Amino acid sequence: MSAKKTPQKIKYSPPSDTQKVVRRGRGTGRVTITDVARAANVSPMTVSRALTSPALVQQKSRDKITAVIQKLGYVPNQAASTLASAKSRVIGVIVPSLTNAVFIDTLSGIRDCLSQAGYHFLIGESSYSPDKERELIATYMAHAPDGFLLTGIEQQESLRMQLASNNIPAVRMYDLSKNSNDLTVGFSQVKAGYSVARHFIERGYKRPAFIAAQLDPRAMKRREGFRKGLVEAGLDPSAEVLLPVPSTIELGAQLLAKILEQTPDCDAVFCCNDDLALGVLFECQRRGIAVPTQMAIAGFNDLPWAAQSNPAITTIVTPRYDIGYIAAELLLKTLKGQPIEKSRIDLGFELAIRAST
Amino acid sequence: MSAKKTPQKIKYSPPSDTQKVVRRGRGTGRVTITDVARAANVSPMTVSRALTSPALVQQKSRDKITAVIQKLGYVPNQAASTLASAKSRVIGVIVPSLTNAVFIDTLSGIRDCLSQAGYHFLIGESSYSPDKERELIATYMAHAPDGFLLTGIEQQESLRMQLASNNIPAVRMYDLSKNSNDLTVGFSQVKAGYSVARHFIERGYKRPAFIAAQLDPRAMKRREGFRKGLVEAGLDPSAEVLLPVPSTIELGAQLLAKILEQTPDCDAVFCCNDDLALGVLFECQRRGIAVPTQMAIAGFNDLPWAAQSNPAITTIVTPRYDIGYIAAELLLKTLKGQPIEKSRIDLGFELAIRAST
DNA sequence: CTGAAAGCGCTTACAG
DNA sequence: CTGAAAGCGCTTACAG
Repeated sequence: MSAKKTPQKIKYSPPSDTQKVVRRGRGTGRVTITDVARAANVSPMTVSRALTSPALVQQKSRDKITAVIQKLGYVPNQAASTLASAKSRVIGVIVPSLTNAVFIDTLSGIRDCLSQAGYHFLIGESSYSPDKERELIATYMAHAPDGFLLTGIEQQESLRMQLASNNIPAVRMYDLSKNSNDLTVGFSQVKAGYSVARHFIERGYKRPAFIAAQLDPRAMKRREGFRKGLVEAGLDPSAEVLLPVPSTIELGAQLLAKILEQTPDCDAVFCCNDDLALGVLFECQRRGIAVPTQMAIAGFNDLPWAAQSNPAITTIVTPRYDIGYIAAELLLKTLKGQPIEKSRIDLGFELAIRAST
Repeated sequence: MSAKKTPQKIKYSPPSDTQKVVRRGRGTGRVTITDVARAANVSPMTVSRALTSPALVQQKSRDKITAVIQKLGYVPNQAASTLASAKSRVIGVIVPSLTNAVFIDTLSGIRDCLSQAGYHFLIGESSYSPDKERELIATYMAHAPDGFLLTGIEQQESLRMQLASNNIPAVRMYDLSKNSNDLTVGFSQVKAGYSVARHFIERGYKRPAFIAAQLDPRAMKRREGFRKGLVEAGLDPSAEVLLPVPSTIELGAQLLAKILEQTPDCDAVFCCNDDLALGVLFECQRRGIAVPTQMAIAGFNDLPWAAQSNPAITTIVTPRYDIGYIAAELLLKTLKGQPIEKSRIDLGFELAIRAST
């Protein structure tokens, strides 16, 4: 035993006026499980049990321990717990963007599910870059996460292997995988795009266009479904503008301009998200293009302004919050070793038909 | 030395086809600093130094260690590091809302500053509740954060004491404190409100109103400044609707309706944020109220739609990203024990005058 | 520039 | 239901 040990304990039998915790020697100077044990006249193990599996501890000891914890203001040291148990209670979460309201809702779902189960999370923004995603995952590995929640199903094989070989489960969100080894929670992006095409066709639009920014895999799947719908109905799917830059309202306005140059007889636009759709609407207003009579507009996600603008914007309602919540739930089940009934959870989507089409 | 130690090492001299790391006994089964040390023929201490203070390690050893780390895929165990050094490299960040784009920008600034310095952060959403904020801080304490970044300066004295007695520095964002012991990075909310009033007055509006949701302390300070400006100019500041509910575009539309009932001769509205302002604009469009001739609209924050709507919305441009970045910088300085020149950093704001006024 | 020893504050794995 | 011993994987504080 080191000589430093003794003075460090002074603070737990203070001359009554010594409130302030003083750091000395190693450690944080915080109250430890040993301090609690001593004050409660039990062993540290019993305190540990009282905290993690109270059922194993006698009622009397438990009460005493609870009181002492309260009195001393004991807060368990997560680092020590993680080190000893090899369980971090941390989940790594990677989303493509934090400035996109879509993923914020998903994070809310994740948080609501995980925090009630005592988990914390490290949130990373990949900026839609697979390399950035891999980097983030590598960094998070240092925190020994118990699991990951990732966006999309396009992660490279090497990443997949890395997670598998470290025994770290991952749930992928916003898409559905055909591989039954993957845990995925989302909806069919292809079908969503297809349903917008069907809607345009039923409404009688003759020359629908597609505009997209970012061009992440999910946007490209929406395009695929949209084109399929148009082709099936004998329409020309060639009207489109795709730009690999971040999506904004302002860009929506610019993309409408490009479409009109490229396809002057365009009478409907499917925007890969609601930011673009609002920008298109604003630009139509500036140009005096009547919506929907001269130009129909459909968006994606049902962000707050879609239902409020004039005219309100037709859009695909996506289960953003639920995707997060249910993906987190699925991950927790996996972590607890509970059986998984379905590795692929399709939450579907809805088409909200509004005045813009 | 335990008997379990030996088999656990098998994986580092595998029969060449054994790629997969197997968990056995305690620990995570991951590569440790000791494994690296052994493979590099140095002590664990030297590996540790090579990682944290490379200057103290001979070039030759450093190169060897770097190569081995690469080869074995070593990732330091944060929990062990935190436990041993009593430094977590974690910063607790509390913002009122994650669904508000304002704070997302601030988080980007924080992330850009902290991640380059090797810090991570725990992000909490207080939902504008002081109690929730205190709870979050208590939870985060278990992770032994090196510091906190908080929103607003209204934290209670007990919280202030708790942080102080644990020697955990905090920087407060989005407002400025008169107390020079507080570290604050923001701007004067009162002055921002005042400048909107001045703008309305200069434009000749006679009956400006104020609408607000959430009613957090910063919104109330904007109101205070706005009223001051009106009163100084001899105008009646009584036209206002304040609702303690979350701010949305839809609510903006409803609040305009209330103001028009309450104050039919109202000719200008200052909205405590741009969500409300967009809702007001949409509602004016629906009611056929011409903006700005019949009704002027001013918002707050300059969110993406403010410059894009028709007409574009006059608003206060706030340094959201910089607030995060500079607050994080200030916190890092404090953590490193560097001298602080200014404990109160006023980043100011701008009034962007657009067509809505 | 390098290393052996001890310790950080928990939990695992026993043993009673 | 409870506890003593050992260990998790790092870093501190020395000593050379």
